[in-house]
Amino acid sequence: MPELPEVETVRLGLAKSIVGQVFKVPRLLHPRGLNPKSEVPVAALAGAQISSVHRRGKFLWIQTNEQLALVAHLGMSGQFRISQPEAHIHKHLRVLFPLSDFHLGFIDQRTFGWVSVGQAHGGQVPDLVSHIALDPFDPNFAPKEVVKRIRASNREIKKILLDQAIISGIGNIYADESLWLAQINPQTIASALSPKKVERLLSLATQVMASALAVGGTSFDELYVNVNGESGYFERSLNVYGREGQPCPRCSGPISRIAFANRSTHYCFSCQK
DNA sequence: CTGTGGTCCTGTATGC
DNA sequence: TGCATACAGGACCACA
Repeated sequence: MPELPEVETVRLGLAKSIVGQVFKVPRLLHPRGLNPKSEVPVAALAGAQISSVHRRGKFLWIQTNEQLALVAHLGMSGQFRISQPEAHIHKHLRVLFPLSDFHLGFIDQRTFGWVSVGQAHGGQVPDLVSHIALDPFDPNFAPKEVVKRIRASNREIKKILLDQAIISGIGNIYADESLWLAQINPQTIASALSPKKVERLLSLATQVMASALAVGGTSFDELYVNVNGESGYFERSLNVYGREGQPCPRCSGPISRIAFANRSTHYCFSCQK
């Protein structure tokens, strides 16, 4: 499941390989590959040259010098992959973007991901991303402000970490990992946490995502790989996620898994109070 | 402002 | 072995 470190790994790979390339005529191979909110068909990209690749939270966008941007969300299983034109067509290829020198493919087994094409002036955030809060890697991220917003809520802390309108980029894996590192129970009401604790939680969330980014993200299977098809290695560093029943690396108590916030939540009952 | 539940989807794992 | 069901879940929406 791509979260900030995985999406950033993809962004870095794209930035390295596709800047300067010019779009030929893209082909939509599956209707669900295109966000219904897309302002224009993918074919409108033809002739546009790629100037930069951006990310906010889990959203990506490829800026062109034609005031058009290709926005994308990877959902559960979306991938951007570089390939040679003669390569075989991937089973789950949803949108094909032939570029000047090679092909860029949007592949997505579970089709929760999408791409979209819309007007975007360089340096501006596309409409589809404008409601998303800054992520902790953004130079303008203001921890004090976010701490304030978090503590103003009576919702459980994990739900807030997953709320992309408050802080973006964190998904189920890194929410569980951050809360374990901070020794906070996922169901703690946010307003009951001290400013210091919340500040520390944000700092740990940032750190764990940076560590994951450094090794290319977390891959459980073939559903998350980088633009060259390679896996990340952070899975081996996870402390609680996917480790139900195993001993807590800190206190040796068993890791619990509960259904919460519409997904599974992993935590240590003994040392996350 | 909240929370809840439904929706999209397919491959894998489990249960009988 | 084979079929049915559960599960994985990010974002968004309708509705209370």
